[in-house]
Amino acid sequence: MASGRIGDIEFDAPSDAVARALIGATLLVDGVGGRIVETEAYDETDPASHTFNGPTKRNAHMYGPPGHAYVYRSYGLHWCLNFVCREPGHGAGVLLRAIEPTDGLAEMRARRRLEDARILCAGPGRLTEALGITLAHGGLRLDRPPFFLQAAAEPLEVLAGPRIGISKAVDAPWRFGLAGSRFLSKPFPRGTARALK
DNA sequence: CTTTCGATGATCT
DNA sequence: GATCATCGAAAGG
Repeated sequence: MASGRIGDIEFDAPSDAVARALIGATLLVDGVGGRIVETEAYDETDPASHTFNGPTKRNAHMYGPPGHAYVYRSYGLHWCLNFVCREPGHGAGVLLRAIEPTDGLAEMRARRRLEDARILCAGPGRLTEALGITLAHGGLRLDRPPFFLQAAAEPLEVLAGPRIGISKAVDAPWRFGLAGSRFLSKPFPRGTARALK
């Protein structure tokens, strides 16, 4: 079984295509989550990627089968969740940066000790806290519990622009977001983003 | 609205 | 020893 298709999204593909395809998809972890509204693509050709210098202990899951999770600790404090893709060279993935909370609001508010739904999952560290993601989720497949993933029911307008929080390859337009969403980690400033059909 | 800074620890050189 | 795919609070315009 070589298909990397999960929830109607093809993960056996370049990370920028996957990052784009994930916008609007529903992601739940143990029934808690919502609609993905912001992602970023990373791969081995990319100086900002954890995989730029090849396999290491930390990034091992990025070299495993597509459609699985890669979780890492950020700044010693936060967890960040990636979806593993596959492209020539391997070591590619999509960082989940923001979700529009729809399911399990009470659970997410309790975990985040925060009422405001608008920023409950607006950031890579925030969304993992809200969904209860930790290193223990690293390497798990996305097509079975605790994960649930389903593509958007209809085409949506997506923006592409420069990524956030990196110091290398800062101009590559590998950040994707749902146009008009109020749940992004940051806006896509006019002039820096391109609308995709 | 903006910028700055501390927290905190794994990872890699 | 430096660098982080970050967050939140605080301070300044």
